[in-house]
Amino acid sequence: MMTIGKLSDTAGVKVPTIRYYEEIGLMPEPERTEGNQRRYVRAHLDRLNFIRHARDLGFSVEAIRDLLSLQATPDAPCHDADRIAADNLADVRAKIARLKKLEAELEHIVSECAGGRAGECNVLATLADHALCVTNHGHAHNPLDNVSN
Amino acid sequence: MMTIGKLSDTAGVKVPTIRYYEEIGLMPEPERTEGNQRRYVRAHLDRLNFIRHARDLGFSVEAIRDLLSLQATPDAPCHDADRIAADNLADVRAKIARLKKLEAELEHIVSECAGGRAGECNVLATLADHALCVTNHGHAHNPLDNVSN
DNA sequence: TCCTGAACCTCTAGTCCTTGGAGATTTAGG
DNA sequence: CCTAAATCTCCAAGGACTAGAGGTTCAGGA
Ligand SMILES: [Zn+2]
Ligand SMILES: [Zn+2]
Ligand SMILES: [Zn+2]
Ligand SMILES: [Zn+2]
Repeated sequence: MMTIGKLSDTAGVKVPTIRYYEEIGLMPEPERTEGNQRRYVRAHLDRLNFIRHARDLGFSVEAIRDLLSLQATPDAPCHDADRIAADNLADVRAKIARLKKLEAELEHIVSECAGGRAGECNVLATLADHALCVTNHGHAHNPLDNVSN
Repeated sequence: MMTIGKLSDTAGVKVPTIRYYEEIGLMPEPERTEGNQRRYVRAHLDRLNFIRHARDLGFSVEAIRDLLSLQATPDAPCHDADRIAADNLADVRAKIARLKKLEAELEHIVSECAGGRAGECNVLATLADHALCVTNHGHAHNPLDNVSN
């Protein structure tokens, strides 16, 4: 029998977060003492470790919800779990791709500036005008510039 | 003179977002018509483009706030702008590093599973036990496991 | 000049995933 | 039995938007 504090320390998940997981249904409602305090057993710890590990690996709460229900039916085929993981991998790769573009662009921006007056700063100049960018990072957009005044 | 809708289309920033930027002080309060509608001029568009471009490049709103005030004083030295950009670059690199670890780990997890029953799924098994991981991705944590029951 | 429908206004609340605090109660140890 | 630590519930914030409800204003055409 564990208090929420012990569970928190053991799993490395903050106490309010555990209560939050219970609220959104990721963690089951545990037994309570007569004084209404939560008491956890080993199975709760395992589940919480699973959740935290999956979160650390970038899975969304919704994905984890699905993974947990798959875990609960060991005889079902695991295609779904594999697909969820593959989707997450694809997400991670997409994020890396985007961040690499940013990295390249920021390297360029930073290296271009010799460090003079703000009025001639290439950092500021490039931020003011995407045309000075060397890559098509992020959500590009071409306005038609029919703007007077 | 532009309406907020025209500004929105031209800059590629949603109307509520423009109002939000005004609320948090990133965009100045524009002139209003007699009927209380916002009317923007060219300077507003330039500023909004700057903001959106910086956001696309990963700068935080706070960083942009600083960059904008630097832009307003062209005679000041630009060290601060350069440092803000360098910090952002460091942030982006840190994110990439973390995501690459996740990518490696997810590749491993996904490749390990032959696709059988959920009870033997390596995706689920690895999520349940970080010891099966090949890298030290994310926020590792070693519990002392003095847990009974 | 009037009408209409699109665009605008303010205000509130929701998103996602936690995290922190206030004030009241329970627990465990001495 | 007393006290200090931990727990309880409820509410709010964080970052950066986004979406609606309900009401008003604008611009183009008949
Ligand atoms: Zn500079
Ligand atoms: Zn750019
Ligand atoms: Zn599998
Ligand atoms: Zn792991």
